[in-house]
Amino acid sequence: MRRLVADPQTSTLTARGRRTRAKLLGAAERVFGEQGFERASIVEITRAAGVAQGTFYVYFESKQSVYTQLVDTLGTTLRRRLSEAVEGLQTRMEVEEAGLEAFLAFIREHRHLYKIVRQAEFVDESLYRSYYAKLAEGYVRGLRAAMTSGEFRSFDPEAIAYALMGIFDFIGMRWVLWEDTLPPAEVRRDVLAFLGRGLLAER
Amino acid sequence: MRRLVADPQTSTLTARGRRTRAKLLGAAERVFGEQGFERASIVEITRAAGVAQGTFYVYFESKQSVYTQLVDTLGTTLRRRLSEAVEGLQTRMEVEEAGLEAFLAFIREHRHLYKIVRQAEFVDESLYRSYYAKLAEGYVRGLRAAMTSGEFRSFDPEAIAYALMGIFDFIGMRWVLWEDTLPPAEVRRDVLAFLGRGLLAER
Amino acid sequence: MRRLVADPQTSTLTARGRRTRAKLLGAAERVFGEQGFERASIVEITRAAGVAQGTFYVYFESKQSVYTQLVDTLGTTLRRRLSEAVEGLQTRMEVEEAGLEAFLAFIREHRHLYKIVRQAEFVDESLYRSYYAKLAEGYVRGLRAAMTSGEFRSFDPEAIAYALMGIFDFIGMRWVLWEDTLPPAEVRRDVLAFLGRGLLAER
Amino acid sequence: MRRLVADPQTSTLTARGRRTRAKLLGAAERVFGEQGFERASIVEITRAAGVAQGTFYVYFESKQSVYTQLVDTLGTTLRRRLSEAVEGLQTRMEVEEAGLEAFLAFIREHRHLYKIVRQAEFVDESLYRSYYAKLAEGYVRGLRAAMTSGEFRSFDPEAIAYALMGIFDFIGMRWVLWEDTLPPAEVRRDVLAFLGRGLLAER
DNA sequence: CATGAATGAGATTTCATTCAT
DNA sequence: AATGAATGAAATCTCATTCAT
Repeated sequence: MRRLVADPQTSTLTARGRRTRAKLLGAAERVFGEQGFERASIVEITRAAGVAQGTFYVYFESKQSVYTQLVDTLGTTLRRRLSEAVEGLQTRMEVEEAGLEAFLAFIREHRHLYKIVRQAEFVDESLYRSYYAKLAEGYVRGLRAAMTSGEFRSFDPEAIAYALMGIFDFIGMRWVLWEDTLPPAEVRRDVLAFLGRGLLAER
Repeated sequence: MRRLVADPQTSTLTARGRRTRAKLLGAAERVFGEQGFERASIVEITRAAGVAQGTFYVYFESKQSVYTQLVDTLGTTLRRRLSEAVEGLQTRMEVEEAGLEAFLAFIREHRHLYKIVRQAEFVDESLYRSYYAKLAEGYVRGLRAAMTSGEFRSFDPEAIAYALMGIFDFIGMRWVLWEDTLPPAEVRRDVLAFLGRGLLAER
Repeated sequence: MRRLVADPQTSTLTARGRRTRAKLLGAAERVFGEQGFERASIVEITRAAGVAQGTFYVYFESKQSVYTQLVDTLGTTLRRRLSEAVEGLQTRMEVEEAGLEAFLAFIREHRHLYKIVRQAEFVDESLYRSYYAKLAEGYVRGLRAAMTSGEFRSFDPEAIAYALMGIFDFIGMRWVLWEDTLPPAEVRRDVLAFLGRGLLAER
Repeated sequence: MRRLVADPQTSTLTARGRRTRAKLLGAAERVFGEQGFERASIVEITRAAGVAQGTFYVYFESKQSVYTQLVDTLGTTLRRRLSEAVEGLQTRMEVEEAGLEAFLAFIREHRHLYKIVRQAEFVDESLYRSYYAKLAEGYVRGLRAAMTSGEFRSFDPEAIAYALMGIFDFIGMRWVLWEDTLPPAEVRRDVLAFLGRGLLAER
């Protein structure tokens, strides 16, 4: 209510402070991922981080504030991971394939972050939209280039971007989340074949 | 004294009771849809239904209990709506097209139910999975038939079922939820073209 | 934050509820009077009232809300007490004398309410001003009448109203509050003599 | 380890320390004046002073300790100001007039200190009483002298001292605090006329 | 002398649920 | 069948104060 400053930036902290903040962020990621935003409690986060309850508020303005940072970080990391994974590839189809692999690997490592993002819909709608909007943006750029080069047919790139994100999202959910495994080879093959036939220009 | 029986079914109630129960369910749908499961409160539901707080527990065992019924009802209704929409159609592609239209129309009418379902992931994981699993089941049947008839190529039907659900889900989210409109004609056209090329057997 | 109704009015409550509400109000008066607004706690109020913590919020919206009601009630009661005490008196000087006595008697009965009112300055400035403004209003009316009738000299009635309220306030503080006694007879006599000489018209 | 000594006096400090201490006192005056004792926070005081939180406890034992010093200082300053304002005046009525002016001018300059003093009632009752008791003491001396000299009638000097303080206090509150202006000339004139007629001996 | 990280007790408020009527 | 009063656990957040550096 009578808050005067934003969350301290990493840069203004001492080494000790940086460590504590990192412990809290890690704990928050775990707890939010397991319980969802509403069910997660500050007590549990601080207990998991091994600090006193009050310490939380030295580093974060509110429960929502850490959550937002977590989602932002997650989105940024995922997008970086994706762009690293496809760097230097020649064809768009190679990009799609490598992108799918990278995405599946990423959510395997970060099962909780998957859940974290979905919860955003209920915590902060704009955060949620912007997460997907930013992903879509990169996607749209890539699709447009593939259309220009003649590799892909011509279509509304945003529609296809959301369609592709939906495919990846649900495939990840079905196998990585629910079975805790990478989808079997034939699943990946069939999904990629679907993409290829659906989007490649007739040669 | 702990409750020993499940929620009274419509069948065991008097006319008056049936009416009260229906009012409560309607109110719950609205409130859960607007606020999400955790943020919704029983007080608000009963207030919206115009009954006293205690009355809620005459009809439902717990907050979670109404919620579960709501999700179940939603899933059933959607599946019925979809199957009605495609009844009597000849080709699988006609089915996909009609299914997409029906799905989009349905979530337009039930924007809150869309949100309700997503929240299930955090309330009762098995409820959530079963919602999609049941949808997928019907899808898989249809796809298998289309493969057998030779209309569709051969692929892992479950993989493609989830891929298609993901597409529909994200397209619905992007346009119906975020823009409160049916997706523009070219979006629907391009999505369906993508499906067709991706799945139809070469003639 | 998501409050939907105001504090329930006495009129909408059952007998049991009315009793509980009264217990809470009484306890609040005692606790606020002893500790001041900030130091008083809801826990202590409910403990003093012999009810559970949550019960407080069945009857009052917030800590501030009971407090406001208390101050309002106090002001109203005091003003009624004063007007009853001077009813039917002939001269303004009789009114002043009876008013002083009634005021001193009132704060003797309600030592805590004295303290409660002062605290209002820090809780809700407008509440505080209005408490005195309403008292002053009645005072001004009386003084004007006494000037018109020729009993009192002519002066700015609001200035004198505040001056007189200041006198009463400080005399009450010095003797009733600090010594827990009515001021000695000579004090009252000298104060009234001061008033009389200061305000009466020369005959 | 508990502090064993009182707050360091100005005299025991280096020049740098004296400056820091002064900055803290000034900030405390501002913050207490705006927010009241309970709502004011050490963080805010130190932030306003531009020092770290811990620094506060180098100079003051506790929150209450600065507050007490502030009130003491305020009382002393006011009494000095008053006595300077009336120095060398011949009649008591001249003293009253000059005293009123000086008082009003003082609280105009120190609106927050006015509020600070009132809050003392809730922080440290004895501090509060002593503030007024000391003021009253000087007043009583002056009144006694005026009675002895025959300028004033004979009355209980303490009663009249508190009555006069009450007048000044309320006039100051009504105009300086609430309107942020000196009371209009007629208000001051009428108040002084009231005093004069009320207290002066018949000639 | 000064810092800023850390603490933990305590405050207000919310809400699902129970129960006597 | 319906009510509404009552509960108490739990949640978020604040803040004076301590202490190692």
